[in-house]
Amino acid sequence: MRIGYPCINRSIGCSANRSFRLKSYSEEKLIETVENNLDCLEVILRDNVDHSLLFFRISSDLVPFASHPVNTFPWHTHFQSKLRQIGTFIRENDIRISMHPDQFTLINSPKQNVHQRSVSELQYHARVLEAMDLDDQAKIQIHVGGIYGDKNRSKKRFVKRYKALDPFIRKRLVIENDDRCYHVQDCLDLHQDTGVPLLFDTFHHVVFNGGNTSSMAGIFRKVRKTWANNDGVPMVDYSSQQPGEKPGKHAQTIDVENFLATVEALDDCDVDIMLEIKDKEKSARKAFSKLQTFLSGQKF
DNA sequence: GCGAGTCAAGGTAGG
DNA sequence: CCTACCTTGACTCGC
Repeated sequence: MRIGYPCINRSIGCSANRSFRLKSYSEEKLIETVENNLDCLEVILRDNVDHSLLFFRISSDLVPFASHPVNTFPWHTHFQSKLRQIGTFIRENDIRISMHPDQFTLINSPKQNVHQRSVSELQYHARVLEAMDLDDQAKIQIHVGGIYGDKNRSKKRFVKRYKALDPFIRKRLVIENDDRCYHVQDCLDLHQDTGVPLLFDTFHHVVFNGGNTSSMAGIFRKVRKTWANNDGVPMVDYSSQQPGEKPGKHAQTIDVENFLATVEALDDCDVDIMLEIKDKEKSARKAFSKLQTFLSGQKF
């Protein structure tokens, strides 16, 4: 089981998701920013390895405006050797990688231009992982999309759009249950029709489950089967409720008891867990250490 | 140097 | 048809 956190490390003062305003776009600025982001990505990954954190989500800002028409720079060839070097480090240390395009990536949108831009965005993400020479276990996670007034039609449109994707994208794509539109059962339905693996978000599931009252263990037994051998062990996103805030608000720092209870509920299945907790690597390090104690205690 | 406003992109809910 | 809200960090500008 690997433990990880998304995109940002708050303690080493190096950021792999620097960007800039579209208005101030220039090729020089792009090159300088990507150089910084790649250097920092490597620094962060080394720091993670030093702390036994072997799961990491690479920021979508790695290459700013990568799928925007303003950016015609051939970044994946220009930075080829650096990208490959980072990929080698990732493979040598057995690090699991994910990426998560943001809310604007909606392959089931009825609007042709939204759909088209989403595919370009997915292509960018797939290219990054490909340039690092990572295998199919490096995943790109998205939500199913909008409902557009008719959930069944929108699910059907997802299936159709998924099947039309380039295999180069499809082999890495996984869908994540969200906290307001598409719950785990919806995602399992879509898996039936497409074979797409389901990335289980435990916190989204607590917030929005469509009235599904089965235990987390029962649900996860179904979820894990959506991951084929070449997909690697299932990825799971974990968070907990920030006390005193609106339901669905991610915690500022880890709730260790809740974390261990969730791990237990996943029913001993080997998974890679990403902590979507605000203080990032701080909680991830704590999770790793508590988990070591917890697991060694369980064996006796 | 600091605080406030703003940022490529979409969607849902409520009126 | 319209507006408010979702949600996040950091860029950018005005003071």
